[in-house]
Amino acid sequence: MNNQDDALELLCDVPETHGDVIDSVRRDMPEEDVLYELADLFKMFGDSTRLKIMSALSESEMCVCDIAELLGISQSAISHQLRILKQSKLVSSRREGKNIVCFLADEHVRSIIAIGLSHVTE
Amino acid sequence: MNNQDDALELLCDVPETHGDVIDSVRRDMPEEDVLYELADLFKMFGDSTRLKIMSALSESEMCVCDIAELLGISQSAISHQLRILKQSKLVSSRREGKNIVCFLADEHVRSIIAIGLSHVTE
DNA sequence: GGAACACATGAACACATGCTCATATGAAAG
DNA sequence: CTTTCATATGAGCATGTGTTCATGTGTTCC
Repeated sequence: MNNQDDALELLCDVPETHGDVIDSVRRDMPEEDVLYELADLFKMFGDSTRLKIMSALSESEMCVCDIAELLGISQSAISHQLRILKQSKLVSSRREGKNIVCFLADEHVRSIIAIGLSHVTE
Repeated sequence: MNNQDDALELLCDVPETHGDVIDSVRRDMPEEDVLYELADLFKMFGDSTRLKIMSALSESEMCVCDIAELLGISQSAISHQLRILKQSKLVSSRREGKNIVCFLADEHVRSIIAIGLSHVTE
């Protein structure tokens, strides 16, 4: 197919053409549906407002107005993002008197944030 | 501050008002700059094209045209996304004859994808 | 040097996304 | 039952983002 392949075959004893590599990777990769789901999951962590909310809820459950005050973001904006996080099953809430107390609905949230943090903070 | 707090204090021996919870969470949360960085990191994994590229490169280094063929996405689109991934230091590349061979530049990429996968696939 | 291939890049466009503002809902207190 | 506090929601808007199309750059091979 091209010289690189020939060189590789001789050099590394890897008798694969480009087509073979493609086929091999295709077999080993996750299903496309799974990757779309996965992208949607990471999308939740890719917005700073949502990430801040989840990061805060990692420390303690909190009602909506406290989240808004803590983060210095309007109540409406928080509410909109909480709606999305609930739809994704990452956050849940319960009513407690006048307040809606929010909390993480999934233990994975903490570990995903943690592994990301370990990367960012070197 | 309100009745819930009083109930909590009596019930759980947690003498915290809403304000105290906010202060406590604020102390324990990561710095805001870090959270913005972290959101930017997750943003890279939040687009299906970029995620597919990284997932493919998790299996094997590949040249641009093979990535495009594997994923069934135009060479131009792949190239644009690769540019972004390189800027974020998640992917690197070297020239090899006519081809540009791309590979993961960061071991964290695999672990981030893996932990996300473990969540998506239950 | 020129043709052919591999990749990069810029402009344009369509679409998604997150916020604000105004308003609705819903529980609780008087 | 009306007011008040806490939260939700819809419309509108501004901005961001990803793709395509056309073209530029760089490398190999003749």
